[in-house]
Amino acid sequence: MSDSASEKNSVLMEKIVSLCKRRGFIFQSAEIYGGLNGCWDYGPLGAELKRNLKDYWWRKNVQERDDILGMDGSILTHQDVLKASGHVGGFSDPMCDCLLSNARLRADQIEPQSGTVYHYSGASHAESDWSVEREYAVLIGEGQDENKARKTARLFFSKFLKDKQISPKKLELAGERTEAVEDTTRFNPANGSLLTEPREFNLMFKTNMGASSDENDESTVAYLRPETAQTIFVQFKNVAETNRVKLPFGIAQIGKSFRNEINPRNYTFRSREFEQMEIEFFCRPEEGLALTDEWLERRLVFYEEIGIPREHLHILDIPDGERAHYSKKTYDIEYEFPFGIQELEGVAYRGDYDLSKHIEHSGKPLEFFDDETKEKFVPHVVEPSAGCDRTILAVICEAFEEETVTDEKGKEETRTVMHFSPRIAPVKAGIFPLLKNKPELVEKAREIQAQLAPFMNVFYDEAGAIGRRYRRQDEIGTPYCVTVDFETLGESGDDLKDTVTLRERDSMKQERIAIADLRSFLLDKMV
RNA sequence: GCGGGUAUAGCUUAGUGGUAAAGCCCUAGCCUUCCAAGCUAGUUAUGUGGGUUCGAUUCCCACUACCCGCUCCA
Repeated sequence: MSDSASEKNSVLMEKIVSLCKRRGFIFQSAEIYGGLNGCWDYGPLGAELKRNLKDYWWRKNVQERDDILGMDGSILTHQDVLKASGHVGGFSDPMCDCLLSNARLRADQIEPQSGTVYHYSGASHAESDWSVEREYAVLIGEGQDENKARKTARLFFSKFLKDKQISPKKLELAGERTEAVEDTTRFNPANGSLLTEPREFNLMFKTNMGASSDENDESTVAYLRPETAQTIFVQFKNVAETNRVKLPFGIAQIGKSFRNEINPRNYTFRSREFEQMEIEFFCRPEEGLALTDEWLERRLVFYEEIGIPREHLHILDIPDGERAHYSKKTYDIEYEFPFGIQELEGVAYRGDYDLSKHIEHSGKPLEFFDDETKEKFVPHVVEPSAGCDRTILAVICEAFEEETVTDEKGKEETRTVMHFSPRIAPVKAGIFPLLKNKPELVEKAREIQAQLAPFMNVFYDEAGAIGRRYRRQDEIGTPYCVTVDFETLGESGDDLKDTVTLRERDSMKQERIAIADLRSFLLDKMV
C-alpha cells in the first residue's frame, strides 16, 4: 500500500469512527473516565445492527436447519475445561525484550546459540564524571571479533547517558569477564544483546469464585472463556443425548469471549471482550475435509447476504506448518478493511482433538454410537467460527459511502449513506408526515408507525424539511422512508387515497404504495 | 511492549499565560406540498492528575485513551 493510499484509508477510517460516534453506533467504553483500553460499547443503533446480525445468523444456521442445535453456555469456565483444552498451559506466550533494540521476541522461538558471553557491570565517562552500574552481557559466536562485544555493550550503556552528545566510543566499560556457554536462548540472535527474563503473557482473564475466595487458593480459580467452542465440546454429550441426533450435526452458539490482548488495535477489530458466532459441526472422520469446503462456501454466501460481496473477501488456505497442530485444514475468511486485510472468520477442521482431550481429562465417555453402522467412535469436528464485532465493523466499512449528488440548481453536495442490507439495517423504515403542522398528516403517519412497529424497527420523524429527514435516515442506513402526503388524504382523488410515497435509500427513487401493502413489502426485503 | 503523533462542544476545526470562537448537529417555536431551505431562542468543551505561576486550556512532568509504524494475533 502506498503512503497516500494508506493516508486516504486512515482518513476514511476516521470518518467511519466519527459517524459511528455521532449517530450512536459505537462509543468508547467508560469514556467519561478516560476510556478502557480495548473495550467498546454499542449505542442504540449499533445494538440494533448487532442484534440483527446475530438474529440472522441464528435463523440461517439454527432455526432454518434441522441438523444444528443451539446452546448458550456460561462465560465463567471451570479451570479443568481449559486445562484439558490446552488453554491454561498453552494459551500464553513467553516473551522477552532485547535490552539493546527493545525488539520483542517469543522466548520459545529463539534458536539456541553457543559461544562466549562477555559480562559487564557498568560503564563510565571520565571527562563528564558520569557512570552507571548495571549488569549486562553480550554473546559472541565462535570466530566473531571480541571487540564487537565491547562495541555492543558501549551502545547499551550509552542509552543511560543524559548528555546525548557523548559518543558511545568514549565510554569506559567496567567488570568485563567472559564465560563459555552452549545452547543458550538468553541472547538476541540479531545482535548478541542480553534479553530480559522471559515473561508469561497468558491471554486469559482469571478470577476467583466464591464468597470466601482467596486469591492464593488454586481451587477457587476460574476463567472467563477465551472462546465459545469449549462450552460446546463440554456439553456435547448432553446435547447429543437429549436430542436424538444423527451425524453429521452441529451445535451453534453466540456469545461473549475474553482475551487479554497485549495490543488491542484498529477500533473494535481487536477487542479484549468480543462476541463470537460459532458452530461445531460433528461428523464421521471421512466426511471432515469435504464438509470443511462446504462450510467455507456456505459462509461466503452468508457474507454476501449481509452485504459483504465476495470480491471484498479473501480466502486464506492456511498452509501446512502454520495451522494448529491438530488441524488438517483451515481457511481464514478475510475482509479488506481500510486498515488492511484482516480475518473475520476461521473455518477449521479440528479432527477429534477437542473431544479426545476432554475424554482424556474428564474420564467421561464422549464417543458417539452410530445406530446404523453399530460403530462407536469419537466424532470429528468442523468449526466455522466468526467474530461478531469484526463482522459488524466490516459491514459498517462496506456500507459507508460519501456520495456526491447534484441538486436541481446544479449545486454539488455530499450525501453520506450507509448501504446496509435491509436484513440487518438498524431501522427498517422512516415514517414521516410531509408537514408537521397539518394534524391529518401527523395522525396518519402515527397510524402507520403503530401498524408496522410490532413487526420491525421503524422510526417516526416530523422535525425539519422532508429532504433533511431523508438524509438523516441515509446516514444511519435506513433502506426505506414512507411519507404521508396530501395524496394519502385523498386530495388528488380516490386512486391515490391511502397510498404513501415510498423512497428508496440507494437510488433515492420514489414510488407510491398502498398503506395496506407496506408491511408485506418491507418484510419481504428482510427475509 | 517499543518508537512517533494526537487529545478544545455530539461532530469538524479556530484561538489564547488573564471572560474560549465558529460552522455543522441537536432542542423548542414559527414557517414550509418531496431530498440537508429560512427566521427566532437555547443547551453543550479545553482527557485525568500533579508541578511552575498571582493566575495554566496554553509551559513542564506523569497517567489514560486513540491513531500510525514495529511486535503480537493460540
